[in-house]
Amino acid sequence: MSGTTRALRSDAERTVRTILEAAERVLSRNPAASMEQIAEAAGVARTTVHRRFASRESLVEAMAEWATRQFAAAVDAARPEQAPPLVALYQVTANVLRVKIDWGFAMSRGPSAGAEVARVHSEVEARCDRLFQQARAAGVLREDVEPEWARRVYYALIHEAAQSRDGEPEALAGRLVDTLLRGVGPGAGLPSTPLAAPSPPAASPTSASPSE
Amino acid sequence: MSGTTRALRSDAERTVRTILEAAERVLSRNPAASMEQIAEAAGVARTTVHRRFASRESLVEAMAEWATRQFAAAVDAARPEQAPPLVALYQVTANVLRVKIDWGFAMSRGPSAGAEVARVHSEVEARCDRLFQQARAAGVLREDVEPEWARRVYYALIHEAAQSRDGEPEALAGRLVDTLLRGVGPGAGLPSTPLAAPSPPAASPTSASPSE
DNA sequence: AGAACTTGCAACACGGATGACGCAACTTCG
DNA sequence: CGAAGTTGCGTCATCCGTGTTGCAAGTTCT
Repeated sequence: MSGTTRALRSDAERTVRTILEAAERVLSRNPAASMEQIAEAAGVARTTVHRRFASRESLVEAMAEWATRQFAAAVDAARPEQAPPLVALYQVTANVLRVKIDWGFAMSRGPSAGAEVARVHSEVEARCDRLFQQARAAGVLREDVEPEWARRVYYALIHEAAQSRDGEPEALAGRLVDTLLRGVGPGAGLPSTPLAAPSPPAASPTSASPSE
Repeated sequence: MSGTTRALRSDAERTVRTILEAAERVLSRNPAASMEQIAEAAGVARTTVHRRFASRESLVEAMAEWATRQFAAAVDAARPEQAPPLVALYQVTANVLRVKIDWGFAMSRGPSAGAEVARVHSEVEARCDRLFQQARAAGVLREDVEPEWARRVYYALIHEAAQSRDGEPEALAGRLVDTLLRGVGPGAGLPSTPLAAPSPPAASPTSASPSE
């Protein structure tokens, strides 16, 4: 992807990031916003946006690609394969939430953006299913729920939690996982989920800088 | 609101409904679709659409208003105040799902469309909260979850369930309520929710014709 | 300092969507 | 049947967003 173009100058690269962030800010509020509004929000001339992104389409795809990298990094950083399912679920949730809060629009477009994006998304999906498998084996997940439905509910809850900006990602994740597993009904027999006040420093995706 | 215009002729009224349904069909797939595409899907000339709806904006608002009426009717038909919370919750869910499946786009626009729409939505929201209050009092809802969060999770699940067109609304509602209350984790102490195979003929909103 | 790069500005071309008319043919309804 | 209402079609005007280009001024990097 874009291998022929040589690296941008430092200031140009900063401009690109500024534009991407502004685009996310603007488009999340109004998906039909014009390039001009995005440029204005970025404090940049409209033509500059067009210099960096050939078309509106390529801008959106670039956003998706950038967000997807953050997404994958967030999942990686949680090391879902190397921890007990419950812990892994919480870690992944917290990390993903952190990304989703800032890149909601770019991530909500689904894998309809590009090939690479689709690949990463389906890969993460597979990992999610695997995690749920382990969770099921460990008795954390009920056996009589279809994995597909479980994943969809999980995604839906993440989407919802990301909307409410109240509270730290860790707290949101705690409430989310609790709701996912126990629902909002009376959890009769179970002890309260040990996710109420977690302290271990979760590997943060924002601190880990990927290829850049 | 548009009280000065006298009633349309029967065929014109049919045209309006046809356009609204086509618009829902088209816009749910592509929110940026043009008026022409909508007209084509409705089997109508573009100018006719413009004759009935002054602007694109008014078309969308009309859709929201129509969908909102169906929505309110669906809630009404379930009589949430006159049944045990659990039953009411199921009935409301099934009825609302039936509407949401067909009017997903028009309903997803939130109450940002018009004053009347906003009023009905907040009214329904209040009813939802009241239902949850009763459910809580009846021991069907846990005490330690914020009502706001519970409602948001409920809405999110409805949104998600409406996306998957697989199965009858009743089945979807059953699974939805089950998930809402018990989550996807092991429900240790509780007997399986009695919502697995419900038979009582739920009052259907589509059979009840509101002001028209 | 000097070459290479980047940006803002102004202007232009272009396409598509929107919205408004008038008119002839058709349908509804009294 | 006949008046009123409705629709399709062609046409026109207009606006808005997109995408491009050239040039002068500023910035980065060596």
